[in-house]
Amino acid sequence: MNLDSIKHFFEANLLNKINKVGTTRKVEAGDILIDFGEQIKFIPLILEGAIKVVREDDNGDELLLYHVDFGNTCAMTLNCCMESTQSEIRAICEADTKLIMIPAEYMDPWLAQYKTWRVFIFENYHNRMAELLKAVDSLTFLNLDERLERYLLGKVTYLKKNTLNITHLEVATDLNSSRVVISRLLKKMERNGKLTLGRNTIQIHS
Amino acid sequence: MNLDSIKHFFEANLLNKINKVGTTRKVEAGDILIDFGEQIKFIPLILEGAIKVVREDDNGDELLLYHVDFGNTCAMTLNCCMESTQSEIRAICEADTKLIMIPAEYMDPWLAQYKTWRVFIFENYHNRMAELLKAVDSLTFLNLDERLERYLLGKVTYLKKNTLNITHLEVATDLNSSRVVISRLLKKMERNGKLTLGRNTIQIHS
DNA sequence: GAGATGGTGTAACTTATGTTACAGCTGTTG
DNA sequence: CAACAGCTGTAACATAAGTTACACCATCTC
Repeated sequence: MNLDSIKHFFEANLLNKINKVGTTRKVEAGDILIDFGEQIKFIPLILEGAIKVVREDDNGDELLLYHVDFGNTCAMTLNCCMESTQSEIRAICEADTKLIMIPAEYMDPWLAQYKTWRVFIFENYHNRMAELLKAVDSLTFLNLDERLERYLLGKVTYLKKNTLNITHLEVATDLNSSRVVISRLLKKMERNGKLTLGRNTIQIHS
Repeated sequence: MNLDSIKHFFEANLLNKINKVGTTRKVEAGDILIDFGEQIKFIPLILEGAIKVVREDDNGDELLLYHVDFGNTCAMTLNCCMESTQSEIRAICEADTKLIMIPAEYMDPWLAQYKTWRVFIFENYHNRMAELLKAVDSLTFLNLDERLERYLLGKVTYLKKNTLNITHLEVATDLNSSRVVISRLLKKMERNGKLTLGRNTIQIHS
């Protein structure tokens, strides 16, 4: 197992243990990594790729909460590991992704033993919390056109390309809006020179 | 210092230490316990009373995020303790409140030493995260009338009284709406027999 | 008691967003 | 090629929420 990409996060001892007890897993773009109500028995640590985390209500309406990428884990799952509760979110891969799965039972003892593990876990909690706060802020203080703009810019930086292969319907779903509304706003942004629309593509001018 | 109310949370050893290094503090209703941008040097543990946590944007618009009560701490501040970052939220007392303030430097060593501390900290993270998720859900999937109803019911359970001493403007601020809109919706709820309105009071029929 | 302050009720209007409906286009499948 | 499914554009309309304006009270202060 090649842990080079994360080796500066953890002390040598811990890295060895991760290597021993962890298993790698590859997940393809579009696959669901974790779904609502699932019991989580592994801490997923992302080595490569990108994952989006979404929330859903009883009617099946969705909202994108945030993205998780390299060197991070999903703090939502951490809770589940400590307290054996069920997942409140769905995690979907947006690019081919490589993960290490660490069995949940190591979570607690490593907290006692390894300072770097504590730092890692708390940094992740902090990051996830900050992302959730950002989501709340957007929903509360921004209009849909601004949320759309942030959403697109977010995708650009996190997928590292200016041309997004995505349909208006997918955007609408992520923002919990409707396709017609999104098409309308995108068209306006195109007229303002912010982007170029094509079938299944949105090219952001940055 | 009387720690009876929290003594079943922690092992005896830890309780002693908390007693030794912690200082009690009383805060009155209406006081601001923590404000935006403040550096937090203490973990506040609530013994008695009730605190609300709000978020603000650049224009000074507010939104109530959640309430914290007995036996809990504010996970937002925990991040700050571990990483010495600044507060992203404002915490306001809603009733006279008694707290123990634990100096931030104990946060990490106690994680290594005490299982009950780890459980406490993670349960708090989990609760705060769940509250934030609930806030996101409300903002995304509910209309203002439903949010208002939940808000009022929340106040009732958490202040433990059916008659709320609150103005429409305060409600509007907490929900990041406008007074006129809230008055309108409250009137509708009164006509539907859900509550009785008075000057500075809202009596919920439960 | 006059005036000031803050809380509530309500009407009229604006705006953002959602909904419905339909047309045209592209690529796929039989 | 015909039929179909999925994507995009646009118009017309509906609704939730915000805004402005004003009247009426209650309470407090001078």
